[in-house]
Amino acid sequence: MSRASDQAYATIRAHLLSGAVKAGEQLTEDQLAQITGVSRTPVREAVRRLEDELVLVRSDTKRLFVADWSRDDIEEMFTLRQMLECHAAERAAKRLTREQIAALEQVNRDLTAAVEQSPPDVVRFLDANRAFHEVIIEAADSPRLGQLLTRLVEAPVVLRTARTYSQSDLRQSARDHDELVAAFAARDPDWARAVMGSHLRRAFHTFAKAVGPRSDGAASDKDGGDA
Amino acid sequence: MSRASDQAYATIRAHLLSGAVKAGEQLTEDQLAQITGVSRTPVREAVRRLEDELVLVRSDTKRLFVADWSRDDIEEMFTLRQMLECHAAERAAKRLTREQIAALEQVNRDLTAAVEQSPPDVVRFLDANRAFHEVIIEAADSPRLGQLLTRLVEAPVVLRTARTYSQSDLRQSARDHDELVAAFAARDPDWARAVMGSHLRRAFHTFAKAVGPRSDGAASDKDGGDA
DNA sequence: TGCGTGGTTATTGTATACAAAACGCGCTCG
DNA sequence: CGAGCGCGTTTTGTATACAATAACCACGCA
Repeated sequence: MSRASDQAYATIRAHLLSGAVKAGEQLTEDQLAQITGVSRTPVREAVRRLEDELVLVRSDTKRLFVADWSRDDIEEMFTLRQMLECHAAERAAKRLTREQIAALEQVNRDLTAAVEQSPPDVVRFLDANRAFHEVIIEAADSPRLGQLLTRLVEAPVVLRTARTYSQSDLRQSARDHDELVAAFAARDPDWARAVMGSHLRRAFHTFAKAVGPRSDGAASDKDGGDA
Repeated sequence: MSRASDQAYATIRAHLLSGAVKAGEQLTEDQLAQITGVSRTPVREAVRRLEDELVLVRSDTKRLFVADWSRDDIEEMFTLRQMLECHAAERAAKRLTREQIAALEQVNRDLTAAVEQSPPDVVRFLDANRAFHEVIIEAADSPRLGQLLTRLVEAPVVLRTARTYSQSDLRQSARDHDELVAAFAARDPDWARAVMGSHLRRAFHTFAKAVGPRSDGAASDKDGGDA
């Protein structure tokens, strides 16, 4: 995209990621313009993108806030992501070229290396993880699917990345990726879908655990409901 | 949203819907500003929304065109919509209030009336159809799901509404809705999902038939001017 | 004291002017 | 005759000024 609005987008994201502003806090376009060093026009463009990703939200009267995702929000997001990304895995299994599979292997080697460092290099892990999923989405060859997933995937990362990941979680993630590659290499769409499903569902639980360790000591999850 | 950009959005949509511009044709922001009667700023906002919906697309060098959906594009869209809207139907079946079910019945009565006119009132049909699906999405109580579906649903309508609908197609659609209401009244998520699935898949075929009488048509479309 | 009300400030929305980038055309040069 | 290049024009991108609207605060009145 355009230079300034891209920069604004990246800078605002980085700013949120840095933890400098808390969830629920108000932001103003002027503020963001100052932070990003561009005028309000491209800032508004960037803000729109972040609104689409539900990283930022507007009040009923158009005031701008950092989104505050509840556990339910996160579950919803992971449910949708699972639905779409399982579909993507299935399609990818039928379409991935040998080169793309090799690329996935390479990316996952890098991811594994990042995980096995001590301490694990979380930033590198996240980068590799994103790259991995991007290859799959690319191979799924469904532009709209890719567009929808992009929206879903980025938001929670931005909003919650301050949190810590345990090394065992990261290792399991790497193993999931290995098995996905195996499913792809076998050209088995059902296998790929299944692995992707459990991968994401586990990721949700890992994520949710960190979000709401529920200070109230009683039952961890009341309020069943949803499906 | 804001007054002017909303108006721009609606006006541009109406303009496309009117068939005044053909798929693949170039548009300029200035042009649209003139048409909508507002300045380029809100036009750009509206254009961005339409880009999100893939009604408008930009070339690699940011020039603006009316999207030209291929049959594959349409199939992709319906596949995704089916995936998401089946999920919505399932959730809605568990959540719809008696009032909402009554509303669906009312909407579908209206839809049926529109269909049974001769000639059928297609605009009224489309309105009722949209209202029907909106109630379901609302009841699914999943904001992100709603957001994603909105994007998917609107585009093909805008791009292809010039086409004619056969009365039998419309009637079948009305029957599907009736069965959906029955599934909802029975609070049967599986039934609701199944009906929604067949409803949308049939809709795809109806739609695709009009777009390209055959998928591997010999010489139907030359040079996809896409961008 | 509680609540409405008016004005003041903060914030978003829109218009316009200008800057940058891309397209197209004609011209030159091989 | 054709290919590449320069320049004017078109189109998009950005900054800034201004308008509209919402939040805030203080004040007065019951």
